[in-house]
Amino acid sequence: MSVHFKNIQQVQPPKGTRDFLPDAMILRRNIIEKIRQSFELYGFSEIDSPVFEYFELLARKCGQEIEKEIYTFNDKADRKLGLRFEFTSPLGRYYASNSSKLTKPFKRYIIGKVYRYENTQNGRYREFYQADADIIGVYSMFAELELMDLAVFTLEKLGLNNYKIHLNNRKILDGIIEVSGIPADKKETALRILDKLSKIGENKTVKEFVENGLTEENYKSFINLVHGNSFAEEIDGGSPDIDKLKNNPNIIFLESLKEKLKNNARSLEGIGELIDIFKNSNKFGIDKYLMFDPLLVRGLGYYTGPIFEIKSLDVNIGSFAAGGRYDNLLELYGARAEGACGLSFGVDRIIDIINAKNPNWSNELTSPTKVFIAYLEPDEKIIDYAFNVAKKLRSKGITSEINLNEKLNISKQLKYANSRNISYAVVLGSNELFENKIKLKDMKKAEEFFVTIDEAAEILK
RNA sequence: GUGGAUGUAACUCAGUUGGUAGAGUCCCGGAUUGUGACUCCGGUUGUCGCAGGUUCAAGCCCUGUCAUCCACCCCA
Repeated sequence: MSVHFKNIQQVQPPKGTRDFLPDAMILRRNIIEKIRQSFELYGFSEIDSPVFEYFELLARKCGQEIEKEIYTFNDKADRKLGLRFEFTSPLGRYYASNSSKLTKPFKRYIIGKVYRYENTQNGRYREFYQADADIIGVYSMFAELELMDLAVFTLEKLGLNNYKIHLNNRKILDGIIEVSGIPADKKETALRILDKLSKIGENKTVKEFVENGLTEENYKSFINLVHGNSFAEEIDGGSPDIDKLKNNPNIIFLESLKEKLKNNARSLEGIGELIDIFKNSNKFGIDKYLMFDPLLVRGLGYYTGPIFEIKSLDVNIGSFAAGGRYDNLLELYGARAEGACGLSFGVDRIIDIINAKNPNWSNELTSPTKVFIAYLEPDEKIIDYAFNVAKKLRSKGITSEINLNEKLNISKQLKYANSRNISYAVVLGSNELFENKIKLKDMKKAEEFFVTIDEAAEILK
C-alpha cells in the first residue's frame, strides 16, 4: 500500500529540522572542516559514539529542564532509550566503558547531530550540530585555558571576532547563595530568577523572589555581593590601583569579591580558580575576550567549577558556544574520579551568525567542481572523447563534471555551468577531437586556451 | 509547556467594505547553427499552508490543525 503525500506540510521536514540545499551545504561543510582542523591542531582525537543511549544514562544529573527535552522511545525489546541532547553525558559513559584503553589526559573531539525536544525559534532547532572538545584527566586551569584558547583560535579561523566569553564558577555561585541566606533547596530557583535580572529589572526580580518563597533580604545580600561595590564604583571612587584596574578589571572585581566572601571557603576556591585563569589569559592572548559574569548560571546540572558561554556582540542569537568543568561526572558512571572540562560549539548558530553578517555569501561561492565539460554536437565520437577527457582530468585529481544531457546545445550547457558557479569549462568539438586537444575556458575572465589535457591540468591545479 | 504575530508563484512581497489573483526577481523560448554572465523581445508561474464552517459568492470572516517568527521557559 502506498501513502500519497498530497499536502505541502507532509513534505516539509518535521518541526525544528531542516533540509540543506547544495549551496548551504558547501558553507556548512566548510565551517565544520575548519572546526575539525582546529581541534586536530590542538591535539584532540576524534571519537564516535551512538546517537541514542539508555534514557537513564542521559537523564542522570542533566537537570530537570533538560530531561524534559530528551527525545525518548522504547525499542522492540522495550528498552527505554533517548537521543543524545549533547555530548558530555555520552562521553562519561564512553570514558567509563573504555578508560582502560585510553591514555591520559584524554583529549577527544566529536562533531555530530544532537536532539532536543523544545519549542523552535530563530537559532533554536530540534536537530542541530554540536562540535565538542573535552579534556579528561586535568584538574588544573590549564584545561580551561586550553579550551578557551582553542575556542578563540577556531572562531578566528571562521572570521568571527566580535564576541565575549562570559566566565563564572559554580563554586562562587554556591558560596554567594549560601552567604545570602538562600536555602540550598531554593538555589536553582534563585539562580534562574537572577539570570534574568538584566532583562526584567530589579523590581520584577524582587517580586519573583518573593513569589518563590525567597525574601527581599536574600536578593539584596546577593546583589550586594555581586554588584554592590563592583569595579565600576571603584573607578568612580578613585581606586589607588587604577593602572592595574585598567589592565584587568576582572581580577579587581574578583579580588573585591574575595574580600566580601572571605569566610566562605568554597567561594574562595572558585575565585582563586578564576583569578588563575584571568592571570594566565594574556599569555594566551585571549584576555580581551574574557569577562567575569557573576550572573552566568548554565542549566546543566553536572558542572562543578568554571563555566563559560560565548555570546556574539552583533547577532542576537543567544550563546553559540559554551562549556565548563564537570569533575564529578565520571564517577557517576563508575569510572575513577578525574578532572574533566569541555567546550561545545553550536555549529548551526555559528552558521546563522555568518549568514547574518554576510547574506550574500552564496553569490560569491565557487563550486567544488573545478571544471565542466561541454560538447558542441551530440556526436558519438565527440561524446566518447568528452568522457575520456573527464576521466583523465579526474585521475589527475581535478573535480570534473560532464554534460549528461546530449539534447542541450552549447549555450545551455555553459549556462548550466555558470549557474553552478563552476570556474572553468571545457568545450569540445571536432577541432579538439582532431587535434587531440581541448578548449579550456575561464568562466570569470572569459579567456580561452587551446591546450593538451596535461597543460589544462597544470592550469587547473 | 504558556502568550502573541504571520503563512499568497521557486524567492521577496502587493491584493480595498467578501465578487474565484498580481508586481519584481528567477525560470523557459527567441534575437545568437563553435560559447554562459550584459541587453532586447515573448511566455509559464498558483489546491492563496492544510481541513472544516458561514455565505449566492471566501485569499479576505469563523473554528480546528500544521509550520515559521517573537516574547516567556530554557539553551548550542
